[in-house]
Amino acid sequence: MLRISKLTDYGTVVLVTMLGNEGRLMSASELSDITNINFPTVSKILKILTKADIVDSVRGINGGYKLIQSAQQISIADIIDAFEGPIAITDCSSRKCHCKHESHCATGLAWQDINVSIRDLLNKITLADMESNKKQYNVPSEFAGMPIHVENEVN
Amino acid sequence: MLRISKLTDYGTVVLVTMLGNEGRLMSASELSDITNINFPTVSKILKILTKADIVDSVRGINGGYKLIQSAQQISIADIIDAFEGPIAITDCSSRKCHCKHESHCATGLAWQDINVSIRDLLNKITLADMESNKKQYNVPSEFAGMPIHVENEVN
DNA sequence: ATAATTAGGACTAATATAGTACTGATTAAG
DNA sequence: CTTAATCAGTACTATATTAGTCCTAATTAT
Repeated sequence: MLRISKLTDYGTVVLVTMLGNEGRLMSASELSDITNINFPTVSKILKILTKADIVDSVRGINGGYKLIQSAQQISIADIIDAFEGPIAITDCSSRKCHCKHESHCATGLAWQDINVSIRDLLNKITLADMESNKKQYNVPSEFAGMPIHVENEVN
Repeated sequence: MLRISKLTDYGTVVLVTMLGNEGRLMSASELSDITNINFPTVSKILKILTKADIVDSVRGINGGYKLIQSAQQISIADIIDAFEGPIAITDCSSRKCHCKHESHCATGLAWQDINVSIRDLLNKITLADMESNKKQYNVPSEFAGMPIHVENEVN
């Protein structure tokens, strides 16, 4: 299903929430309350985002987190990178793959190109777009009625 | 890492291999020999592709599989759909999500739009493109030197 | 000093994926 | 009409990944 992890998904929720409070320090517990995502998970998310230099942290009482970059500077690709490492949709889409199938691999570099295309797309979409939810990304009409795969409830 | 499963990856390898023998029936064991992917896995892949009406099967001795559609008709999106169900990068990118976070969900429909964009992209890339490996999909120069995440060897 | 907070890592449980195995149906050929 | 090769379908197991939790240490305002 070409999916991202829940942590990445929650990560965007946390970031968009922080967007509404730009400049102000927000603690993990406050963000947990607002987003309804449980505390340990929010905490984990914020640690990851800190390491990725997307948010900044301040320790101690009255500490918390705040965004370093503006909403326009943070792309979806950046966020996925932070949580899941560089986007690579197959093992062979990284350029240094030397798997045992290499000599027989019929698809060769095609996945690498596809990977770059997806990356390019995600790099153009920013947190600001996600927040405004106004920008339409070439939504083709033929998908309007496509069958939708209904996932299990998120717990 | 926004990845597809190995089965999907192998599926494209099998399909591109069949492309070189269009019209002729190829058995699972023959395809296993050519691709170097072990037999049970190739067999599984072909069953899935048959169900998805991408290949046709003939039973009995001298039986095998052949492509139903032309290489230009089979898109990467079709293949991913066959192996992993409709593309949906988050639980909430399907339109019927009613998870417990819904009322607090700060990202709303944004993932759905992103999902459609990726689907649109993958729908335009066909097996023929993958085989020729010539078509470039808007490869932006700024990714030429991007850090590459080296995966484990494929066993 | 104290209490609230982040940092970092380790751990467990749940889920998803890959790979294997088995039984049954089909069919060409002897 | 028997045999052997092949696909169909399903179930199972092992592995890998992900989610979620927990604990201890470091930091800092009061």
